[in-house]
Amino acid sequence: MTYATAIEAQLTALADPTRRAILDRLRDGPLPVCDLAAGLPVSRPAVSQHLRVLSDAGLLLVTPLGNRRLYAIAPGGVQELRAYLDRLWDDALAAFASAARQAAQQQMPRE
Amino acid sequence: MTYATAIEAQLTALADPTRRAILDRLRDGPLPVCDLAAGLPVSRPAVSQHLRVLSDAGLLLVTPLGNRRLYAIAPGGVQELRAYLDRLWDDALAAFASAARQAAQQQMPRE
DNA sequence: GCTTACGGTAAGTCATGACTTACGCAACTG
DNA sequence: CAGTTGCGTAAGTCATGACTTACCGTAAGC
Repeated sequence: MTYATAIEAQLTALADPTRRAILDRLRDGPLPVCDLAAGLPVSRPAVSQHLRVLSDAGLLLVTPLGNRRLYAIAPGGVQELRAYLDRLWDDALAAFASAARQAAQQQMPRE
Repeated sequence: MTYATAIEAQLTALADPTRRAILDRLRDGPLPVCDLAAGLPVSRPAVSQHLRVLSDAGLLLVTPLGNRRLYAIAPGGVQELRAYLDRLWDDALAAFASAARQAAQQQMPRE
């Protein structure tokens, strides 16, 4: 329901295969719910619920258009997630390099 | 259990707050399970299970060291995930630009 | 006005997964 | 060779979330 961070909401949203399928179908542009559900193996209400989760995570934009609602991937939605992964990546590399340096020193204490 | 793609396994692994806490504690370098569990609000077996999930997702490296097992963030583990997000990001931007262009054309068909 | 498409919400079912305690096994330590 | 430490696994409980059908608004078309 409510998540501690935006990162958590986005990761949880992306972890579901149906929701990733929805995003995949939106890669080419906005779609209404009926078109979205037509290409998915689940019912339309299920798609609505997934769209809710994706919207709450900031990954989708909704634009009401007459009778329908167009859903589109939010540009910038995954920015925070990318930044999180980049930091994790950097720290992991630094820690790995540090551990390797330390291991090398223990193997040959002096040059 | 078994996931369709490595992306799915990594996203599922990262979606859990306890597992992200484990990764956070490994940012500075490798740790054995007992040290890892000492700073977390869950039992040690729970930590072991989370470590299994993270390892299966390719996010951790294990190096047996005598009696203990050192866990470390796998350098390169999040590479696929970063690539996935980058593609999603690029496609979303392209679709957004395309939609904006189309909307502008409909608003003012000729210059 | 009435009817039909579109889509969100309610309520209920069922599977999954996060956690616990209890146990088993390997490796240091006296 | 005991006893202890470190850690994985088994078994069971409980909450969550993904899905279904049924229902209710709202906008378009006759």
